[in-house]
Amino acid sequence: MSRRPENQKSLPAASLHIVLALLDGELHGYAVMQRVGELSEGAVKMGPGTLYGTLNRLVDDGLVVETTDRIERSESERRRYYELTANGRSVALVELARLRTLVDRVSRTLGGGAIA
Amino acid sequence: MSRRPENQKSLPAASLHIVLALLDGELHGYAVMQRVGELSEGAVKMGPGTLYGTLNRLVDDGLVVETTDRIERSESERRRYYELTANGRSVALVELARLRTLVDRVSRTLGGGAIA
DNA sequence: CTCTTGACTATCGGAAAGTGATATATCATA
DNA sequence: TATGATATATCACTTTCCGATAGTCAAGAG
Repeated sequence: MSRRPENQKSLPAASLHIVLALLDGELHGYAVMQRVGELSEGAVKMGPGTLYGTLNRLVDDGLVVETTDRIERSESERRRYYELTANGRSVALVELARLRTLVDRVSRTLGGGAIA
Repeated sequence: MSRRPENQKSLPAASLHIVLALLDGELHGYAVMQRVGELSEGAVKMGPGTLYGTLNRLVDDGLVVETTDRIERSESERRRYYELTANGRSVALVELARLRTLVDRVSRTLGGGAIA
């Protein structure tokens, strides 16, 4: 089913931010919001509409699962935790690598032009 | 008019790719398409709909201008060249820096977690 | 010359994605 | 008890994205 990494289509912005935020480990929705904010230095302010809509899409697409195995946290736990699936993780890593490549390439054209 | 960099709202994906592509210098539309593809390792395949729509939006927003001063290229030049305005360039650089920060932070949580 | 192909710009309609407002509920703190 | 942060959820609206389509021009094939 899954294409080879090179062919993998890039994720929409909000999805990308979320899977990147989840690379560190499981988080609940609200924490994802905050973490996305931190990672982007406050530039990305994801509201609940974007968050839960995108999160559900990611679950539908099989990149994220709600962790049921963590119910034992507390009796009255309102939080819903999410983590990457194996596939989600690999997608996230591919995206991260691409981002790195992109930044490197663009940066190089900036400094490089003046020297030669 | 322009907000301080820290407050600058992040650009939508297509706009981001375009301004990053233009950081190297002016390009015509078709070349932007190709360059965006290259920079993203083929992951982003921007079609004409996205390209020209977004390009016009960027012009409206004052981040990009069509370079009129380059008409002398050839009599029958169909190409339309675009370049960043001063503001567009600064926006692009802020975005680039953010992207770098994002990649660094996410990368660090990956390798860093296991050590300590 | 004509036909095709690739470079190049352009627009349209619909689909996908993103967003703020709103709602609800719990908990801590003043 | 009122305020504000935590936390989840949905709705309606707008923005963004994208493929299909269309057209022009230049170069090369036949």
